[in-house]
Amino acid sequence: MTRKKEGLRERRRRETRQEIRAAALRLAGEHGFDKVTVEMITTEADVSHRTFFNYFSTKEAAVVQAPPKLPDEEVDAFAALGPAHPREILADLTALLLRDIAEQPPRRDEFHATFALAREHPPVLAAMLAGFGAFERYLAGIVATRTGQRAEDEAPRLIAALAMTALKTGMESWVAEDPKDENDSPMPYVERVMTLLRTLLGH
Amino acid sequence: MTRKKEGLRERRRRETRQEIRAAALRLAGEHGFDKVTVEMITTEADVSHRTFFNYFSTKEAAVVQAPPKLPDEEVDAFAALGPAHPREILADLTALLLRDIAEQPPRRDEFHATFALAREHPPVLAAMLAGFGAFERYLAGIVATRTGQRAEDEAPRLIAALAMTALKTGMESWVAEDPKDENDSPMPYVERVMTLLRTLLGH
DNA sequence: AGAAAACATGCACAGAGTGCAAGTATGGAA
DNA sequence: TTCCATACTTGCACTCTGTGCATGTTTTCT
Repeated sequence: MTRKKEGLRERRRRETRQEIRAAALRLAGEHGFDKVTVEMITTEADVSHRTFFNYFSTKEAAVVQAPPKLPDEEVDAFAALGPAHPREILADLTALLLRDIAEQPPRRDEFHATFALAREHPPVLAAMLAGFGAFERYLAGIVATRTGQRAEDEAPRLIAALAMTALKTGMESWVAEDPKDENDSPMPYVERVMTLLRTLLGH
Repeated sequence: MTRKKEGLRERRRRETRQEIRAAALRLAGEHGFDKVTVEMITTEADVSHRTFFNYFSTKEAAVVQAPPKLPDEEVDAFAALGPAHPREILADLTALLLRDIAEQPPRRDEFHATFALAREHPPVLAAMLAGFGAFERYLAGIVATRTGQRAEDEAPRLIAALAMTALKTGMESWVAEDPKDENDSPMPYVERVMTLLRTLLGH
């Protein structure tokens, strides 16, 4: 129940990871992603070439957000609701996602930097979309668990895809907007897209 | 109106491209994508290392389908329909896509091979999703032209995303299925997903 | 305290992708 | 037909990404 005491090792690892990320984003912002070499990043972050690839499997991975891991309790609770009308499942799923966003609000500056890079550099975009894709399949698996279907079945895949569409579109609008205040959140944007989605297709 | 006489040069280029693709897919099917080097492909296709990268900017690009280019007349006709209820625009857009599929039916064997590779090799999946993403932005632009909005606005992006979701989901189901007969088409699958989408969110 | 596991690092290497320059084939014009 | 401009192919040399392996160091657990 309580978060396991984070050992020194884990903390260092998290810090190092964040330092590499920050260095990569800073340098990419200055010189452009393709002008930045891994060596420059490792120098800036003060780690070895080899350590960089211990944390990130590619250069792109260092500048894109890893898809969030949803808390197990939430996922279990969702799955326990059991079969229902697809519309209701989709609503529950998006609600779950929104709750997660509310609890772990993404950093706007990092997201903005990542999206800006993705717009200009296809490899970064590819890495980002791959992350979204992996997360979408993960969601499809969760939905399938709830409905007792297989993750490869059409309905779970479609529901997950719709939830991801709302999430992606909303996030995109969020980062495109000028920051209103300091502690703004993508939540209202995603919620608005969900509404738009309903009025678009819904009755 | 009539297709411009295809010069020898263009034909050779198309053939070479196809030969490289075929060689890449064949070798990747045999040894696995990551065990295949560009050199192996060039040897098999009988072109130089440098020529390979003249046709494909990355090794991944050689094994994924380039997003189709929609015929200008169709696109213009679509745009000329002018603003309408989003639901109607989405219906027109998917109809346009289905018509294009019907006219240029994708080769099942190649699609199957590509999807199989994408399932096992993240870089291939990333390249494929990047292609879909580019096509989706292209569609958003078309929708924006029709409605007089900007391609970055939320409604065009969302409509394009929904159309792509239907297309992707349908295609995925299609390739997953065992080939019923020789000349089967992904069309009915995509149509079924569209219906599912309507009953899922619709009235 | 000491063993075991996790981690960082350096080294060497295969392979991807690019700029450049030279050669070859094609389309078009005279 | 002849000749030129252009497009395409190729080889070469090079930078950079990403990986296997061996070694040393730090943390955790008992």
